[in-house]
Amino acid sequence: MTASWQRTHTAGALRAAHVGQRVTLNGWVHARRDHGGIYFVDLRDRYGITQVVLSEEVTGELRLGPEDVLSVSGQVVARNEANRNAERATGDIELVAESVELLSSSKVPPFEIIDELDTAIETRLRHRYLDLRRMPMLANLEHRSRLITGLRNAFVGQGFTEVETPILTRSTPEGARDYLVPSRVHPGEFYALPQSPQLFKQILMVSGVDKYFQVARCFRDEDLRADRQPEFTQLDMEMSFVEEEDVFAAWEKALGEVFKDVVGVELPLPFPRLSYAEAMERYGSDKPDTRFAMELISMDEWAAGCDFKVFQSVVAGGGRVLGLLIKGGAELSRKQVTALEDVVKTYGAKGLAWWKPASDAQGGGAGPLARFVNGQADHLMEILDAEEGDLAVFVADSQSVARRALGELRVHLGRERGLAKSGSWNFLWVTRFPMFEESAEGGWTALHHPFTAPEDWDMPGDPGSLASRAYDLVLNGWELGSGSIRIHRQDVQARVFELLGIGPQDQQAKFGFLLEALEHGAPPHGGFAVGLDRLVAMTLGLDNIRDVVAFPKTASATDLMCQAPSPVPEKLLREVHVASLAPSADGPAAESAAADGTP
RNA sequence: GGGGAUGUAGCUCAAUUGGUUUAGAGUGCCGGCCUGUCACGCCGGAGGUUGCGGGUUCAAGUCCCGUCAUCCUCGCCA
Repeated sequence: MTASWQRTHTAGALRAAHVGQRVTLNGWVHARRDHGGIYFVDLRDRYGITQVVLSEEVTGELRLGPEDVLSVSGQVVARNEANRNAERATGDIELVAESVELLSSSKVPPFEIIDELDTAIETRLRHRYLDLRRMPMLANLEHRSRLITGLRNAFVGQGFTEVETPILTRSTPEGARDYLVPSRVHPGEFYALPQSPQLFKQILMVSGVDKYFQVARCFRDEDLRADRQPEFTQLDMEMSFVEEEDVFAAWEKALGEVFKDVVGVELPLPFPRLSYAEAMERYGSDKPDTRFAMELISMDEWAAGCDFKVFQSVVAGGGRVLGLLIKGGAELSRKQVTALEDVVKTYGAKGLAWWKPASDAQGGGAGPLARFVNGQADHLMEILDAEEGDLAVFVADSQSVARRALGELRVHLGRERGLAKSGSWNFLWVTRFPMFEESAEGGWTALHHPFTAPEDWDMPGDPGSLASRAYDLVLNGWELGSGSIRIHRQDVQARVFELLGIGPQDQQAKFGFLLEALEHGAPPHGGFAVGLDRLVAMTLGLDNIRDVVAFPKTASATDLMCQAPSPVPEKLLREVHVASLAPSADGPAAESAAADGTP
């Protein structure tokens, strides 16, 4: 049986065609307009807003407040020409109420449930249920659902099988800090929440699943950013008997379909490929925003022989002098240039040299570098492809600092000067990442992870110059995902562990289960994972993934709505054999008291 | 762990150089009036630990120190 209050239509459904029908709508009181003898209520639900007309006979003693939940029954009536609301989809009609039932009353909300809200994020998060009730937020959630469904269908359509992997798993070394879960049954032992399903999906390949995917929640106990939450969602996949191009093709097909169906954009396929080495040299970044040019310019050759001692010595010392040409940048004030210098200093550069170019005939330009130009202005302008009215900026430092600093400055300028075309979707595969990077302790660490295949199975020469078969997918300067072809050969895996300084015992202790699996007939395999929060945010034009996560955490990893994390009763800690080292609510004395063994 | 920004009414903000009253405005809320509004209008009203704790001063929303929270960010994030 249908309850008397149950809706026949949603608040966004009624049109002129419904005129004359008796309907029931359910929803929230969005706005009230009391005109004495006539009373208007805008009734809102996820689908839209419908104007309800109430008379005193219908409302009686009922006083309606904002966000009260109503069921309204009555007749759909056409509005006359003067009373139509062209702004609203339901604006041609209104519901003349014959009965109203208050299903639930609401306290006055701490902020209005409107589309354009400028309330502090803190307040929105504290009352997230109200924030999410706003149309744009509901639309974000819906978009997210449609996009994930689209990807699911796309991978299923390509013969992939969705498999769930454990949330309670074991801690693995390297990578991000793990979230730990103490074991009640095994005193002193802990589960870890997965940073990704990496090892499980490789084992699924050994199992013969052949094509796996999963919408996987991942957990990393690291500090947050606008594009980083401690728990996030990946579309994770892995394939057997494949090489890079097979993985790329699977994703290009899936993303092509989803962008067409959900975003309404026809992506040009295939996506361009760019090697890591080229990305770093041209853009100073492994996730270049290729919506605009302004590439880094190598000044090494000129700098080595120039009169500016700082440049000379950096090049002589094995560093780089890199430049960036800001078209029309000569208009920038000294203050604005200083602001650019602050940007590069953030990333470790010591300073930003600059030059406003002019030909030798015109006096050789201006700026602190001008006095070192000495009749080479024409030559420099050629290297820089500069003309009068431009601004050239330079960083001289180690290659990594110079690249990073100017790479970030490039992105900064791209944003500030509006160089990136909005509405363009520059997907890019960045390939051939280095196999290893030098660790702080002087050894090697895996740049991707230790199961990434080297480009050459024999791994000749210097570990630092080895290329791997790891790749990233970049969209408009955001790293959307990464993956690799994995090592399926035991001898190669052993060699990689050796280079990483992980001895046989450690290998067994930490990854024994994977290594054993790899010894039982592992197919060549590789895979990829895309950060869905970022993808959803980007396709909505948002620069913070908070707005596409229903219940996000703050920068200090707290949930302002449910107040997580929280202390737990001593009893619960005892059950899982855990004692806290944190100063207790009783004050810091408690810690030393506990250490003393006194109660 | 470091840097920067912010914190005043439910919400968004103002309050000059430390000194004009009872810390204001808009909006929301409450009450009254109004039969065609849809950002309704008009009249009236309630609403404040200036994040918190110290300090300087005759006097602190304003200056100093500490602390907390939120945002951005460096480090971190295989």
